[in-house]
Amino acid sequence: MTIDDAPRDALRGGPRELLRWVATGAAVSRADLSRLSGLSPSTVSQRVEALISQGLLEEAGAGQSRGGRRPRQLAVPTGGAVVGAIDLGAHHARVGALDLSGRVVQARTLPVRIEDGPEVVLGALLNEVATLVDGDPAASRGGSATGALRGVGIGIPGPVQHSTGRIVSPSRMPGWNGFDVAAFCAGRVDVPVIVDNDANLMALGAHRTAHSELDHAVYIKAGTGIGSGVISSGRLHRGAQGSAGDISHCRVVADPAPPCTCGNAGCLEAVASGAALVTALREQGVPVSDLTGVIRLIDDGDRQATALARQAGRAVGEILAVVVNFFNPQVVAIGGRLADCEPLLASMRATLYERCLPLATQTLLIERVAAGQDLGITGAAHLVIDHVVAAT
Amino acid sequence: MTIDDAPRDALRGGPRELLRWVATGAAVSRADLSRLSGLSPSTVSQRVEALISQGLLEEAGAGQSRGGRRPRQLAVPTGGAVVGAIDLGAHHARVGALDLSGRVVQARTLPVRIEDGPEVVLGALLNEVATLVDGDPAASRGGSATGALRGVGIGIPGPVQHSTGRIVSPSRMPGWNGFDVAAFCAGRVDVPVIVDNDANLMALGAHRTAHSELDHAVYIKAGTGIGSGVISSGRLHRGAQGSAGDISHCRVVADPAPPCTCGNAGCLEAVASGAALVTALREQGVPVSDLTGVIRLIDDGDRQATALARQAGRAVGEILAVVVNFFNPQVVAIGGRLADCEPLLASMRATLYERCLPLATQTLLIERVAAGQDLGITGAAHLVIDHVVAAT
DNA sequence: CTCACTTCCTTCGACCACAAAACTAAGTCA
DNA sequence: TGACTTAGTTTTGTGGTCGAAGGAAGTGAG
Repeated sequence: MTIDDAPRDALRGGPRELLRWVATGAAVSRADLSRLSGLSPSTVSQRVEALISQGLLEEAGAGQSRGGRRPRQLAVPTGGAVVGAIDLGAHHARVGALDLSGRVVQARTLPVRIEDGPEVVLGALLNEVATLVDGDPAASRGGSATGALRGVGIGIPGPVQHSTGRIVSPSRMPGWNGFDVAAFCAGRVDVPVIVDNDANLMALGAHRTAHSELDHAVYIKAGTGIGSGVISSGRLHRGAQGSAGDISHCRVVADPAPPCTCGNAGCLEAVASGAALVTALREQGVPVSDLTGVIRLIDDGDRQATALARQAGRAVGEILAVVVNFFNPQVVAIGGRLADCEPLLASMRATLYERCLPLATQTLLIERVAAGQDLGITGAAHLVIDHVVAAT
Repeated sequence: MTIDDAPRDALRGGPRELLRWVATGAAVSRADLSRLSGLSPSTVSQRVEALISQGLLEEAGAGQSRGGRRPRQLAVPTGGAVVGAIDLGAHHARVGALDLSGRVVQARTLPVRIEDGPEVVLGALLNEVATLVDGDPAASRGGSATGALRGVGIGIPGPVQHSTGRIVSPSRMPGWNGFDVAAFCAGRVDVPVIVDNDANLMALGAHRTAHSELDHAVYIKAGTGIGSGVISSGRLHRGAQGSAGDISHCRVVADPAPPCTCGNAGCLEAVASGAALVTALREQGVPVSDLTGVIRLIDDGDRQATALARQAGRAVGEILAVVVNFFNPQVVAIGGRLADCEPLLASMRATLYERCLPLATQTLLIERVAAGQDLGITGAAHLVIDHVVAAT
């Protein structure tokens, strides 16, 4: 199944935006929507009716009067798990069932062995999605169209051609190169499947959740690997090949320059990723087994680990400085498991302020993304919802 | 005068695009426009009529039959110099009068002393624009609305807030900080004045001229200073503060790191700009007076100059590699006076291929922009034309 | 030369999205 | 109780677009 790019009308008054305003609580009534969207009350009424008839919206009693007739409250059918989402990581996958507002209804984290290959991994995860969606009492309750699965969104920790759903030369996923995720999944579920890069999904999730009013944003995902997602003019920027945001192999100054899995040395990923921190600590004789251990050491104030985290932060900041000068976003936010690592964040910030054009950092927000663990599946759900609403 | 951002409908079938198709020769008849735009013939007819009645388009006799009725050819009123443009540089300004197709009717290069301040410099250039526009015989010929000046576009070699037309903390333009170019010009001419950064204008000009079918593009302007312009989804990306593309103060590895006018050391501008090359050569005892001299030395194969050019190319490539990984454009093109410098271009290319994700460079075009000298005023004219057509 | 066919372009009727205005509904407050 | 306020619907109108039909102007085969 081929999914075309995010439609243009996603902005300014389209059905998607109405839905989102209700979902986020920005609007509660038709009158609110009319004020927010600038559309006339009649048009809003009409659209709302259409959305209700498709089960994408519902009425929820009367609200508080503001001096006149009480508004008839609107709500996105909640509790009904209708979107499946998979956020695949290097060692774990976050799997979730979400409702039409993009809220997580059920979710769990599963261990994953990427090296088992796409069929095995994705097969198991799709099963888990089905279980989660079915397991939601609200969904099985009605049995109506409202509670039915509408689509599945999948995030992949590597380069993905979003338009076709195919994976292209992933450096950390042996055996997955060229695999057509969308086609594989289309054979297992009879709803649209949308595939994208994990950092893109985190970016979309974070943007929709926290920064939907900002036009230009950059989100860094720093976990086992390191990547980023870009929002330009309110839309996900995927670039020519769909590889936009892939800064993992940008070179940074590091002495000595550690070798990278890509064959080069001094890549950002080889200096600042979770995997790199683990490797570096081990080489210094510190017995850590995984990223969790590294983070614990840093939190405990371990000297070696902290120094490495600082170096990682500087490396990220160095690359990000170029990105900020070039792209001039309103916000740079960092997510992933390393986002909670204070020394890293602090030196990233310092480097950014030191190396960027004052004009570019003048009003720039540098943040940690909130609610990290579910942003990937949230973004995936948003992609699916956008697609579903567009298809009506 | 405040000019709002480039309207969204610039793409896909808007009047602007019809006009552009005719201007570029992609379409010659209404039937062509219908095929290209996907609009129905009736709609095209209607729009074309509107454009003709505004003098933005005209009929130009009958074309060749393709087996049936001959098309009634369309053309943008040519020869009528109706848009003024100023591309201000560090030492010179390119001033032009262009027609509605964006073609240069008259243009000349004037020496400029930035340090005389904005009133003096802009006043003189505006006078020159008036002379050039009036001096066009076709314009004075008719005296009709068709030949009247419709607007002026101005490019500034420093950060500009496009929306207000105000200059913000330019590093190379003492005395211009905070100057409101648009307001100043509005007092001198009674047509819309649009102000933007010079690199943005070059980017727009180059994109419209050579790459209009590409969605994502990056254009480097390497002259006395160094900057870039970004096209995202077919539109100029200006970023949050309008400073997008300003890569001049990104740090690059250089030993020794030369000091920059901004107070830091090792900035791209301090290594790879024309001004930097002049300074560096002088410090090595080579008696060059300006950039022209440097370019001559490089063309002559001077060892020191060539080495510096290579270093500059590597520096540009280094920054550009991050940009390409991050933004994943379809094309990177270099313009400005240093673009013709082979050693620079070659080492930039090499660095780019070495440091970028293979996926990102796989289909990436790396080019020299064509017709360099007039791209700035061309871009300025396009901005004006877009604004004029939108305002109808 | 005639007639079928092609291409180009316009006219006309229909539709759709949206808006403005009028109206109903349901509340507040003096 | 009546004036006023807010919410939402219905009605009607308008502008943009399309499709079908048709007129205009050509080509080419018989």
